[in-house]
Amino acid sequence: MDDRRDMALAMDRLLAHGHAVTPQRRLVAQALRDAAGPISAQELSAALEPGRGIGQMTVYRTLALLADAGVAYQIAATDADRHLARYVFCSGSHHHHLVCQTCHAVLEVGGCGMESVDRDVEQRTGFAGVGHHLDFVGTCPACAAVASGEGH
Amino acid sequence: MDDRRDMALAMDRLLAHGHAVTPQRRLVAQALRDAAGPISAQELSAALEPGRGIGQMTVYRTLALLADAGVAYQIAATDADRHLARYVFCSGSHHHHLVCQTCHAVLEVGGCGMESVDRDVEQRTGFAGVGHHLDFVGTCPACAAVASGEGH
DNA sequence: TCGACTATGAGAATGATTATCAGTGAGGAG
DNA sequence: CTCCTCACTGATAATCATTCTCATAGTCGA
Repeated sequence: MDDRRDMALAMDRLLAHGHAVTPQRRLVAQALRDAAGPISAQELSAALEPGRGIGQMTVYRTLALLADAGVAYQIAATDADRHLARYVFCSGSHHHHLVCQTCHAVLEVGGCGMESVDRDVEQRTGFAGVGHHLDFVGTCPACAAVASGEGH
Repeated sequence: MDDRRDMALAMDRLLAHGHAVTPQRRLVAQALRDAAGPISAQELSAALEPGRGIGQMTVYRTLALLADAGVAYQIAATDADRHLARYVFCSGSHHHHLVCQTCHAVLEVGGCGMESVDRDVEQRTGFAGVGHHLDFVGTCPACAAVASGEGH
């Protein structure tokens, strides 16, 4: 497995963006990567309590830094919860996230072919530097099975 | 122009979703439709002050209702601003929004061809009822011109 | 028109996020 | 080796969008 590789790459990206690599930032990134699903800053802070008392201020700042460096991504489709920002760890190259509406599990989805769509939108609108912000939502097989089983 | 048509359709959708049509909801929907760009609940509330004193509670509730009925859409790409929900008016059928990073102007973009991508994601992941949440960001021609002109 | 049911809105409460600022540590210059 | 600089950290306090409460008022179906 490429556990080490993930973290090394993430830290490299931090450096590339002019941010220092500190033990706290490493721990936050690890906790984010090891999270089961999209996780909020406060949940991360709580998850880190046992090992080290990392201030929530640091968690918020680190998440913003990681997002800036492309290592973390803030999920948009948080319909269920209130106004709460949730993040997921992003390892490789361009991809998107498929979130289960019920259990909030997250799957990375690659090969969306949106690059050509970006170009097409540029052509049609005259906008420059068009990028996109895309999440998928759905029901994962496990939750779908439970739902159909409960159906009276 | 189909000003009347827009509003009538919007109110019909509210009714179809089991929500009553009230003067306040009509005014909120109109203000949302007439807004220059993505607008927050508080800005809407302020914009409505002169004519009628509509409580901000009503504005929040109405926006949620309109979003539920498909008449309003909550923009995801609010990178610039803080944790603030912004909405745009949605008239017709399925489309997406292209937001200028600089002036926040919004353009509706149709024909994204994402329906087939949804099906493809379902096939590949086993998830059911896959939908998507997509915004485009870029720089509009006017802002691009200003930026290049300012470049020293 | 009538009645049941839903919407409204002022005020207070909630709670996630951000600002402040003194203390800490790493790294370079002398 | 020592001093200096500068970014990072984190406890506390402040901010501010959003939600709750509940008495009043309005809407829709019959």
